[in-house]
Amino acid sequence: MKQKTNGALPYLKLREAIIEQALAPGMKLPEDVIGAHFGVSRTLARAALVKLHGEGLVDIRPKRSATVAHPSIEEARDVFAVRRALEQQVVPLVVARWSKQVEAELKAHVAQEAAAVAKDNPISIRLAGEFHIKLAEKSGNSMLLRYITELVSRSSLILALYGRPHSSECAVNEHMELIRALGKGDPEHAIALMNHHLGAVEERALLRGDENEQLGLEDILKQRFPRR
Amino acid sequence: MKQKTNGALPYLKLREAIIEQALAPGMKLPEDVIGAHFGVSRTLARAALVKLHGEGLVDIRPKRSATVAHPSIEEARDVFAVRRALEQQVVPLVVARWSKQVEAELKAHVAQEAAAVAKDNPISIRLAGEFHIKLAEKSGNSMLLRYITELVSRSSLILALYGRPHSSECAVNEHMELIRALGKGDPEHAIALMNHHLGAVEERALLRGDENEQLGLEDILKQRFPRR
DNA sequence: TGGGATTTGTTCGTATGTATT
DNA sequence: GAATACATACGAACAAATCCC
Repeated sequence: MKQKTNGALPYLKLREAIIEQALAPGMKLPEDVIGAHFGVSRTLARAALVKLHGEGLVDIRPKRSATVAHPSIEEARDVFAVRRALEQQVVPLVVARWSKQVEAELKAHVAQEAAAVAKDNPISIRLAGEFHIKLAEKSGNSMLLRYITELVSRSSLILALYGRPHSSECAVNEHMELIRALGKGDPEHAIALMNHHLGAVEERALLRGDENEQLGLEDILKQRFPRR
Repeated sequence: MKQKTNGALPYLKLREAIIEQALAPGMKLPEDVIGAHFGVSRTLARAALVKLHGEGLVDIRPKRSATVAHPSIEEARDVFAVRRALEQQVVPLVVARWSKQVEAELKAHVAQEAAAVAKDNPISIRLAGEFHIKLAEKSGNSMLLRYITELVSRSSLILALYGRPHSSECAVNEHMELIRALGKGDPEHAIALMNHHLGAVEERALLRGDENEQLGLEDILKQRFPRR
């Protein structure tokens, strides 16, 4: 029996599309188009947009179409600063609850990541983030899971805006190293690795090369002179 | 000139009412009642409820009335654990941006708190939380502000559910101490004070005495055997 | 600058599912 | 267990604001 009430469906699908960068920042998201696409009414399409707005993935201004969010560089730095603080909290909690099963699950996930990167599949962006979400799950703290999930989503958006293309290759190796450190039960070392990893992710996301021409002029103007 | 579009009004008012504990956890919040009360359509009432759901203040289940959220004890512990982690991050940032103006603003706020506590005004609950939000503002990190705002809201809800009545007296003194430590520019001491303060708040919230009879039987049953 | 197209905000009627008696 | 009351979900239709050319 399939679920009848698919009210949450547009929310999940939209979120996925934004994170996988199928929907570019700034793109318009009219309620009726969303609703028609997912086979639900405007009521639920709107609910999905409001919820995504709450997570910072969608901008909503009265009497205007919702758009995919367009975080500033300052916001991007703030996101990574808080990510570092929270993911540090995760490490000792995961170490304390470590098990063969957890280890196997994380390793299987990284294998998926590697496969996606090899095939140059856009879901690799999502998978790289979901590794951190899986870690947060293992912490057993529901608030850590909640906020890290949101921060990871925002990071994907930031990567779409400011990041180099194909910047997730190195992440796979760093994730494997992290698993090894966690398995050895050494929180200090694991925390250091986590910080280094997040620093690398931030660098890849923010210190882009001179490939700025990949963005249209309009996008660059918008990110430098936001219309308020 | 006052703002014309009051779409955000029900959200703000509802949030205030929940935080000040005028709306008890578990209370039903039908869309049309909300809309009628604030003079807006169900559309905006619904938007407010979805947004509050995103912040964890409201429970929404399909085809049922939204209700004021009803956090579990485990969630409560998670909230305070993350609060400690994030508010520690705030301290050095505020120290770095300290100024006479900041000091004056914070002291004025604490004065308001003291006045409300003296008059036994229910807004004292909200003011005590807003002190922490003001601190987060001064950090200059938008994500810290965002999450701490949410965590403070949830703390108020937790206090409503599990806390002793009149548990905000001591907070005023602790806030004053914190301001002094921040003004002396000693992050270490200020962090220690912050941790101690949050520990005290958590204790007041979770380690309630034997005044459980203040809650109705139904509430206690609900919090022990949630209906899912 | 202007005007048509687009899209939200709103209301109403109906249907459907849930809770209560 | 059935009937009733309740509240959301949906669709259509309309006005008002905004966008785009």
